[in-house]
Amino acid sequence: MNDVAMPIGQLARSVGCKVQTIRYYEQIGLLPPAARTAGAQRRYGEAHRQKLSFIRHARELGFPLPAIRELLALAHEQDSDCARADGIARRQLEAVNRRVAMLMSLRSELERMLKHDHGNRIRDCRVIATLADHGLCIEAHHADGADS
Amino acid sequence: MNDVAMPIGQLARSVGCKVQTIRYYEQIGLLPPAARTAGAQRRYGEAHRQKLSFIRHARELGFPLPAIRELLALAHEQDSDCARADGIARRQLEAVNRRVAMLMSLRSELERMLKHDHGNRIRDCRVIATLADHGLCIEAHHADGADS
DNA sequence: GCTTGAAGCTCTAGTGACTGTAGGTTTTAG
DNA sequence: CTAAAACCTACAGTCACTAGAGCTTCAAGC
Ligand SMILES: [Zn+2]
Ligand SMILES: [Zn+2]
Ligand SMILES: [Zn+2]
Ligand SMILES: [Zn+2]
Repeated sequence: MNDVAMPIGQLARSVGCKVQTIRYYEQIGLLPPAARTAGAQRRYGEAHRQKLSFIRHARELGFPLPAIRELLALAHEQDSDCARADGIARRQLEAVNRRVAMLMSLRSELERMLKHDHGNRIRDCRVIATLADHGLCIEAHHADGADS
Repeated sequence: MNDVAMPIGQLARSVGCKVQTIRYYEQIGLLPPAARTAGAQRRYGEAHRQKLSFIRHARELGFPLPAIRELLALAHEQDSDCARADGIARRQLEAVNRRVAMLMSLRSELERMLKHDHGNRIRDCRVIATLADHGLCIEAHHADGADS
């Protein structure tokens, strides 16, 4: 009786997300609508919990919702080839690789900026000077498609 | 006469951003309002170009707009101590470091997922299986504050 | 001076993936 | 039966832009 008629808050706690997130997933059609009590409150079972857990895990790995939607659909076709699922994961890996590369060069630029004595005046500050002039940068850190 | 009365499109081209971005920065008060022609078109000078270039460079390094707002204000106080500017850059570096660490562990998890034969059925696919069960993950890749 | 096409203007809405709030209703334990 | 906790819907806000509609202005050639 713990899992056959779980209210939304309990489901949220059990997968580690917010109640609103679950309602949002239902709203955008990612999670199927839950059963309702006479008073219109949602009640969930184990199937919902598994689906939501899949979604959250994929989100933690950075997959965007459209990719997750596709992965969920694929997960149900037990007998078909997994090439499409692998392709989605591979694209995600490539996106992660691009972001890592980007962030590493940002990091080294920030570290270089910060390598100066404390107690400087603003006019001698390398942080301000570097921001004002990309010519002072060494790495080509500029974003090309993937940011943050 | 190239830089004393530049229209917005030329300014955008010269710093490599969109026209709308410049109007947006003005709207949120990050960039001071431009001079206008009799017909209400914006005209920019060199001071604006430098400020915008500073903003774009900082954005490319991942600084959020509130941080950039503060850095711009600090840049004008030539004689004061640069500790605050350095602090902002250090916080940005820390944020970048957190994201890099996160993404590295996502990457290794994605690589592990993908290390299986092609031509599998979905039911044997490690990508789907791993997403369905975080127990199959090795690294603690879970987001704690900084995501994507 | 006139025409024309590029570039400009304002205003509004949309992006992704949620998160927060207001104001009301239902459930449940005591 | 009451009171608190949890739930409901609906909408606004986040971040940093980006896109579009519908209109006006500018600059160049004639
Ligand atoms: Zn400094
Ligand atoms: Zn730079
Ligand atoms: Zn596979
Ligand atoms: Zn995992």
